[in-house]
Amino acid sequence: MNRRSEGEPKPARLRTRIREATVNAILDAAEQVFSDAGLHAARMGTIAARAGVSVGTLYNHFEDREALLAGLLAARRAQLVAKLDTACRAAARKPLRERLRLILLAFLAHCDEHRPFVHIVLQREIGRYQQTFPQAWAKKTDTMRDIYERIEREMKRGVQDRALRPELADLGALFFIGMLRALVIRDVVFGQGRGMVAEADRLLDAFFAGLGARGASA
Amino acid sequence: MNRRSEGEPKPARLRTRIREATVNAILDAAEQVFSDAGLHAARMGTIAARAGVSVGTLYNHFEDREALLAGLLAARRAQLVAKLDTACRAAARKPLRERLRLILLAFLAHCDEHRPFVHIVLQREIGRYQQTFPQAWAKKTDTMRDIYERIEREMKRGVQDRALRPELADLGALFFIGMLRALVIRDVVFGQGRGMVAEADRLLDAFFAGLGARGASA
Amino acid sequence: MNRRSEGEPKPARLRTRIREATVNAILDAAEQVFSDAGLHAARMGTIAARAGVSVGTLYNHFEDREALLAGLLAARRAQLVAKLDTACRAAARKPLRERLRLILLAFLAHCDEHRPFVHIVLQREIGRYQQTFPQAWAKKTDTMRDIYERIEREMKRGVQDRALRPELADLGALFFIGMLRALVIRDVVFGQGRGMVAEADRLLDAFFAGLGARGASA
Amino acid sequence: MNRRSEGEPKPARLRTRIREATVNAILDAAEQVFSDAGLHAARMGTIAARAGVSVGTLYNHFEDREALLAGLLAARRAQLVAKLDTACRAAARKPLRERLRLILLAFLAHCDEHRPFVHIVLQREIGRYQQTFPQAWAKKTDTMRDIYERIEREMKRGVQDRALRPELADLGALFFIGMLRALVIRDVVFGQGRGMVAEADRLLDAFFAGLGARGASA
DNA sequence: CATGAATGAGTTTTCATTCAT
DNA sequence: AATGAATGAAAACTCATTCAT
Repeated sequence: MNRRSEGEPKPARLRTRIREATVNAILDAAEQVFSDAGLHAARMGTIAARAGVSVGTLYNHFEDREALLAGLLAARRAQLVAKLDTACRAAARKPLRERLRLILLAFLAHCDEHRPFVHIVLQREIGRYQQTFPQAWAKKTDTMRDIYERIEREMKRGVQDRALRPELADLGALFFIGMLRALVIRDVVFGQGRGMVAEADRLLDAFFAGLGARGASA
Repeated sequence: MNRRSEGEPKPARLRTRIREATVNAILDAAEQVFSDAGLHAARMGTIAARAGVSVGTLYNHFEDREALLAGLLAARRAQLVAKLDTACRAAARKPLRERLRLILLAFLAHCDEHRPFVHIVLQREIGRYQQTFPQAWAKKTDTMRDIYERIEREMKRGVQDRALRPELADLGALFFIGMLRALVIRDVVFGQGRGMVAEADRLLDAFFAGLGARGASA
Repeated sequence: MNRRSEGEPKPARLRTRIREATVNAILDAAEQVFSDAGLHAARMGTIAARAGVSVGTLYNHFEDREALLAGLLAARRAQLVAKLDTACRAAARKPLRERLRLILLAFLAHCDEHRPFVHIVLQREIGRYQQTFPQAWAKKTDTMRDIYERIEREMKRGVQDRALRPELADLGALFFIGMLRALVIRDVVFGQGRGMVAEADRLLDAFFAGLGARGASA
Repeated sequence: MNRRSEGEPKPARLRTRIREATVNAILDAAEQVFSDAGLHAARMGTIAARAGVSVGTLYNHFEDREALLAGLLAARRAQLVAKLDTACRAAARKPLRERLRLILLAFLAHCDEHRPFVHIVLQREIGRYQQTFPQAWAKKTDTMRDIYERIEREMKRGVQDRALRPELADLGALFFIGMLRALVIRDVVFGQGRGMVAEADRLLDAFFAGLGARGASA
């Protein structure tokens, strides 16, 4: 049926496919282990075992432990960034609240699918990687920064659109992400509160209108 | 030969005072080192050196590394909890916003004084200590939990007082702490935005009234 | 089915030639890498890369790393020994000094062409291969031994010819090679003193007449 | 008898003495193992075992493997250099041959006592340490260089004293050391020819007067 | 035969903890 | 109690060798 008459690109492609499969197995294992054991406690041996390969194979594909983590984050981050940018484009002409809503939903959907990845990202945000190599870190592709920048951009447009109170505008992205992170931590770290997506609208409501009762002290 | 009849309590007290001085030096050193180097990278030898004692002395006062960290957190937490409870009592009869404001100020003041301690607390919040021993952790004294519980208590009273929108009330403490943490992380981890205390009223404003412009889409 | 009756020897020869070309490429690469990186630090992967083949190919032609090194030394040694023996035969009926001169020139010429090989030989002379397997080493083809034996043979004839002082005769080969090695090390290891061939006559002069001034203390 | 009335310097001195004993045990073990197993094959674990300590202790006293080797060479070299300089001073006003004789005897005596050390030095002379870091090596204290410089200095004085043939003078130190090394290698590496000291005068004779018979072809 | 990814034993190094002084 | 050298289990990483394609 399949005679492979022209040329012999098969073996090369086969090798490539096997190679990619191995890399993916390693990344999946690394994601689980880095999340479960923590950024520092994760052992190369554990990752290899979970991926079903030997330690040597890890080093055939990644320079060292650091490079494995970086490779993992880069791969997962690319997926997230793509989703976020799709959401941003789709929302381009809508009002701020709608724009934030779409970004929010894109992010929360990603969190639901990739809890371990989000957990790793949260650990890195506060961990010691930053202070140790501040300059390297500043340039390093950082997932939290990706998100922050996209939110911040929308907030700035929101100020122009007069959708935000100008006197608090500089805190907009900070508080929005703070509230978002609270939701995520509750879900990812503590495992409670299933269904972050359901909370998206309540978050937006709280962000725009506040939690104070209408006729109250505020 | 050496009767020391009525002078006896003296040396005992002196001993005690020396002992306490040593423990304090160790705790101060541990606070700096755990914060600077990170929860995992902090070395017992570094702590001993910074405290001006030998490693052996560390083990004379604390069972092991874990116990030193626990002791450090317990000591600092006690100070914080005392301040928070004082603030709560002082605010007992005031409206929600005022109560939150006093707690907030107490907490931010503590942050200003004990940045390293807060940094450690933030690291632990997401780190792997929890999952490793979930049941032990549930009971373990946890600073974030202390704060959360106090805020949550005020929020519940706020619902009764009709100071909060009931449909978002369950998210009150979560979002309040999320916004607070955003401020703290910006300050402690990134070192920018000096003067968290100054932001307290803007946080309250954002929390109660939201960041949406008055006549806007919201 | 496929008779190839009289064409048979052709492909076999072609195969042989390709095979030899591959082996030569491997040996050349091995010579460079063993010399540049050192006997222990030389990596199979580096050799394969420099030879333009894969590691697997190395193992198709040599049992293991040790066998590759042995094969390399055997091949290069054979060339050297052939030259030395040619020189010995050509010099057979000449006086000692002339005989040594021809051997010397043959050796130095080889050094100029195969510096990396000589470097490897020098490393092995002092390295630990000997003590590790003393009996295996004694039988093992050893280049230094080849040279020593040929020099020693000439020295013995020199004693019979009364060309050497009998009371120092037993040290003749040892000192001759010692002086030669000093020249070679300066050249091969330190890269200075280009043109060992030019030094041949001065070496012979020093060896036979000594470096002491004529009327001096000696 | 020994009441130790004034002060308490004892414990400090005791610690210091134990510390030194440990370092010496480590250096002795390292000397044997580096010599027996070779510069590259020597294992930290083997050294620790031979010294009767744990691997960790090795690292309490030396930064890493490289530093241990450097420390060993520095310690042993200091002893040798002291002996050589004593010999040089003692010989200062004597003729060249006598000066060389004293240096030679000092060196050969050291070789007899510290065969493993000399073996290590010989390995390093040709090994890959030089090419890898040529500039670092040039400055690095190198035992061969120490010896070479002292011999070279005497040879230069020998030229002024007209004790050496001027046309070969530039090769004096080189050939002298070449002959010396031949003796040493025979003794240290091959274990034959006990008693290098006995050969000192024959070496000098060969060096100054050559090995050629008086009325012969030379 | 050539290929090159997978293997895993073996090596260096770290660091919390112990304990004799 | 304080000291600080000794300990050794544990981790990252290397690289000669194998073998399915």
